[in-house]
Amino acid sequence: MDTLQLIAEPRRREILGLVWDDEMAASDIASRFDVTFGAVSQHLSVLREANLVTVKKDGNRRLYRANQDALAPYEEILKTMWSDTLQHLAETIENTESNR
Amino acid sequence: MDTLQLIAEPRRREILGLVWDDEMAASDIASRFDVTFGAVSQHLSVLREANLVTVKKDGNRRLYRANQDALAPYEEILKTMWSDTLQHLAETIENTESNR
DNA sequence: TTCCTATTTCAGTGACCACTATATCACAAT
DNA sequence: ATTGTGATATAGTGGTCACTGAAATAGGAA
Repeated sequence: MDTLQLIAEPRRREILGLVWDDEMAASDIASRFDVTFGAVSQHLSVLREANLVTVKKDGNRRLYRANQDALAPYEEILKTMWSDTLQHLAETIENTESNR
Repeated sequence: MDTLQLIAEPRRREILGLVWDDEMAASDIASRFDVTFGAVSQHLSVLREANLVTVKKDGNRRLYRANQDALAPYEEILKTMWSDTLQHLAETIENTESNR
């Protein structure tokens, strides 16, 4: 799989969004999603092997961070998608509010 | 499927490359690939429904062309990938030549 | 009409891949 | 040591999707 296909996967896109600016432990990343820890760990290993994230050991934990250099060509698209997602969420909430 | 996932698919990426600058009939597009006409036609219908290509009737034939407006955010990435593919081909040929 | 070509559509198949559950590994703390 | 916690690895499953083969549609030419 090439980089574009890897980051096109919605879950991986979201993970990259979480670790774009700040490093995060695998467990903290996993807690944001509605799937098992293992599923997230697999995504992380895919991203790791593609060199799209970097890992730092911290005792027991692994701290992940986006490899912004490797992702530079895709940065604009990713950011657009992340803000679109936020906007979607915002609209959903707005609609929920107004339907009460 | 969102746009990014749609264009991440290698075959669709190649198809978009063919019809980026020039319009092409479905049969001419299909003849460039090693799959059945039907397979290519399905990809075209996916791209059509996502509004990533435009179609023009010409008698019997359908002339396809990339919708550059809709694809603008992805143009840079696509072009990079197309030239990478060409470069790969060039290198392959080069190696083949020198190994004779 | 009938025939031919261009294209779409659709049922069926196989492969891939995201996920679950479980086993295993590694570090930390008691 | 042993218990707990964070994480990776692996076998198995289900769903999705690109593809094939074949039928259906549509236009052009005889």
